[in-house]
Amino acid sequence: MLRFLQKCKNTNHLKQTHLQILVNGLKDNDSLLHNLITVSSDLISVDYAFTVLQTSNSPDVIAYNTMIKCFIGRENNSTAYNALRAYKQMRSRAFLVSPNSFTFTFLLKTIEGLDVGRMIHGEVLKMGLDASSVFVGNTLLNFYSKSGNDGVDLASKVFDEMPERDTVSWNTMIAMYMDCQEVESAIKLFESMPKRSIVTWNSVITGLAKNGKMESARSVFDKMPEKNEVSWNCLISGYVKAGDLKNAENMFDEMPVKSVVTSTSIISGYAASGDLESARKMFNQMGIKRNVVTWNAMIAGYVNKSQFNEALSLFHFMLLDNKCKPDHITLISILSASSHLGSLENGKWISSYINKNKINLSTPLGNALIDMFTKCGDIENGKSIFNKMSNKCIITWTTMVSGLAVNGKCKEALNFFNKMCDEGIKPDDVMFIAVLSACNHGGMVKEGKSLFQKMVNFYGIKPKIEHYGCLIDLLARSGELHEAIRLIENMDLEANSVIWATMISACKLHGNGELFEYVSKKVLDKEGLNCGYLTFNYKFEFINWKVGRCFEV
DNA sequence: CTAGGGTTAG
Repeated sequence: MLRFLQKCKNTNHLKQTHLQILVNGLKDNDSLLHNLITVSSDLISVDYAFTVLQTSNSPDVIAYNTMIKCFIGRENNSTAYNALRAYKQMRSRAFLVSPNSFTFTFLLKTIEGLDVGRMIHGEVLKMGLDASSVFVGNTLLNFYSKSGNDGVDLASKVFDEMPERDTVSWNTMIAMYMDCQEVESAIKLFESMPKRSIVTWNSVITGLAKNGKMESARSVFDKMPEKNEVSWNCLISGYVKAGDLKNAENMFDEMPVKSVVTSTSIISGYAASGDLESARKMFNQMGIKRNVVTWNAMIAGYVNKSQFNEALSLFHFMLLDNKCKPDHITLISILSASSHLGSLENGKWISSYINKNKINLSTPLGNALIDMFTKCGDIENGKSIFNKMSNKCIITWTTMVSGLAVNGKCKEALNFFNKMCDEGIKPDDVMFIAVLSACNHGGMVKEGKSLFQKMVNFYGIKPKIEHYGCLIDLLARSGELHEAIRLIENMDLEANSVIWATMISACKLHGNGELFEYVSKKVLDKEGLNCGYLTFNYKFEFINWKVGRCFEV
């Protein structure tokens, strides 16, 4: 029966096997139950898996752990609640199953929010587990360290009180301090560490890079006793994120250190002279070569810098090099590049590559495909990907909305927006930029105004300058110039050059000279508002207009 | 349990 279960490929197989298990009275068999939970969660849904667990009479701690583990990494917002429900159930009088270290490790990965975390921390203490294992302590550390600034003190407290610490504990603390810009604290820990691992060094490189200290990152990299691929990748992506493609390219080119023949002869030289330490170091360096992450970092660097053709050509080089296969992250970047270039030809090639290589259509990959198809004008294929995707996230919907809008299908874009809201997904600030600009493209003033209101009053999203920009543009271009001005003067943000440019051209469009003069003067008063170029333009247009008026008189 | 790569708007 176990073998049948593990061979299940789809929902039907699984349901039949499940039925067989029930019919044969095997539903309380431990090992079958564990597997049934995992496979159900993979092939059907976590809810189904949960039902399976609940119908069992004697689930053991592994069954619960397996269940909680299935909740990890789900995008659904009720997973934390469900994981906790499973935990409560195992602790209830009817079952009274004792949790172990694994239970808390998994549980802490499904939840977020300091309050819930502290509650689980309390449970850990109650079970007396913290003293017994570094493992649980590290999981707690990791949880607090990723819970924002408020978690830092709690993490430090856990760290200080840990009866036993290992390298992982120290590494977690270092990464945490780096993430909250406490570089000094991180370095202090690094220097006082009893024993550093390669992960420690790599964390420090990444941390320094995140804090904009690339020179220090580089010198740490140079000082490392031993490096691996990750060390190189840390430094390369550090340069990439700093926008320093020159240095990133240099490191990328240097990366495959030496040919195997050269390395081997150096190693035997060291070994022959009795310097085994150097021989071992050389041996460890020998295996270093570009991996898929290296390629992805470099390709993403080009995409981030809008060097889309360079991204595509590096991708082709990667295929020619034929040493590592592109994965879904490579493809996402390349799809993004194709989308920006409007190159349907490239995009289609990637799409068929995905099908040919049976690459799993993850949510982000699906999103990237939708974006590419719609931005290249192929709405039908975009929609068909959208319909195929079982796990849509907010980005999926946003991509669809803006994809339709740039193709002039603004009404339909709004329909998608409404459909998303109907499905109970809460729109975010990015979605509102997309949907407001859809109104803008479609000249839908009434809808735009009401959406803006809804965003602020119903969803409690604080408008950013881009939201104001969309609405002001919409109002101004449709002739509601005074309302646009009123909005500019009442908003709690300083209007930027884009907004003023919008107003200037709208005033000209609608031939409103008085307002044009008023707006121009406003802009001229704010000498420091823009770069000189823009200010100069306004001045120039304003003078032109005045001259024109003089001649009219 | 700790280190490296990704998608949406403007």
